[in-house]
Amino acid sequence: MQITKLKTVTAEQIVAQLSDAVHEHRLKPGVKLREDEVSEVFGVSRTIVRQALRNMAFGGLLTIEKNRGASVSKPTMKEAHEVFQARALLEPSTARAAAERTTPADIVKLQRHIKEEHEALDQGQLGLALKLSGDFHLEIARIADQQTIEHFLKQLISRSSLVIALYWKRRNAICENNTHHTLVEALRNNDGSTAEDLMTGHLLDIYSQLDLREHEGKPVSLKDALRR
Amino acid sequence: MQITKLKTVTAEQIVAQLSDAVHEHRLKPGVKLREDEVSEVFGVSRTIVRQALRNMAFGGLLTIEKNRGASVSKPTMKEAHEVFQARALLEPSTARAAAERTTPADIVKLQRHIKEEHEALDQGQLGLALKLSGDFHLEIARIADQQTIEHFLKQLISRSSLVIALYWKRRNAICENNTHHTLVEALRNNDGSTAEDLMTGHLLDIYSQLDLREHEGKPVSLKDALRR
DNA sequence: TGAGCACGTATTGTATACAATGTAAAGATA
DNA sequence: TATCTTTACATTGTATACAATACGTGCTCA
Repeated sequence: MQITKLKTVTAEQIVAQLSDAVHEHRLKPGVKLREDEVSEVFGVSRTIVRQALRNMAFGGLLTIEKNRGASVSKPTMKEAHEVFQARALLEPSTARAAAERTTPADIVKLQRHIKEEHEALDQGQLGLALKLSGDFHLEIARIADQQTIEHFLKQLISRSSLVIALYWKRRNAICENNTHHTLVEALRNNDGSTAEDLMTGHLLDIYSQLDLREHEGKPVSLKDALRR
Repeated sequence: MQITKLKTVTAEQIVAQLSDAVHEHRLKPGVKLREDEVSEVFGVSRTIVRQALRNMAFGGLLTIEKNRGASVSKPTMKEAHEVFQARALLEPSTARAAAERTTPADIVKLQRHIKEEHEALDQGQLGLALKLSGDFHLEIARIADQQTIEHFLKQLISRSSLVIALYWKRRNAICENNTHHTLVEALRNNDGSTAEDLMTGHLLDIYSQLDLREHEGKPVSLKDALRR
């Protein structure tokens, strides 16, 4: 017999749902998340919500300021550079390692990923496509059987999503990602070198599509700007 | 130790003190940390303690099991490998970057670090020496002005400390680290290539001093072991 | 008019009470 | 005696009450 347990929502579930929302750009950088607002939405006490928010803050997705609450992080340009520099160090080697262990089952999984990604793009769901693209990268770390790096990568990809939300050059241009496709081919052939090179190029590709030039004027306040 | 209770102890302070204790091997892998025990020691409520413990768990220093509390993590051999593989990806490039930005003030700081490390060793404070050695590596990431990587490295070095506590081959043999010294020289000369190579070698050195061979017998229970 | 101040409200921070769960010791049964 | 229950206790999980802090609004005074 099935007792409907009406299980209470856990902090992890809140983290997952909020994270997805950020990844898909439904929650944009700077948006504030009040605790009792969130707790009302999920039907739990603030205690649980606070756990969830703090966990997300640790991963860099949210920023918590003392006595001022949590909001979706707004990475600076410097942070944006750092995120992609770190990815450039971690992901190519990981792709190489993955290539040496890829199984046919993995290939199926990756191709399903790509398919969903394209479907999302076709339906104009840019946010969803972006999230799926991030998951693709994570999947490669999983194939490489590197949990530690996967853990870091999860954070870096989260932040990449924020960076893209803030600094993406041409929002309307659809990024046609056949790089992911060629990467899968390299993995299928257990060709580590090619996989590594493709990943390096892929990251540079994304990086180059960001507008990370320093703006001329410093971020002065309006008042300062009007002062002569 | 300051008993004067001017300001109430914050979660961050608890994290710092407990982390130091783990780094210095005063708290060994497997040790359990009960919430009200900790809260009594620091004179705050369990609320704060729980924040601290959860933060540390996120960094990998503690492991929290649902309904069973927090204990100092016991990395498996696989995790140990992963930690040093990740460090091998991040630290050499970071050392190179650091070399290109090192200032005389940085050199002074690094040399003071080394001096303290040697003093600790001379006084037989192996744990303290180990912690200082970790701080040395972090300092290099700071010089490289890479906060993101520094953040990850902090976690990796924490876990390295646990790995060393568990898998260090010869506990009594003092590791004479003039590698740190030669590294500082490379930094002083702004010689990125050498710094990178030295760091690679240094990490391999540490790695090779770990006993990470797979044990023959599986971890069977005592009961199973005695059964014929 | 505008800057500064005071106060009320909104929001987060912390402690504590109670519920849920796990653990270990004592008792029961074969 | 060995195994399984029962039961009491220790510990963690969650909700809530209250304290501390930040924010906005209206006021005063120059």
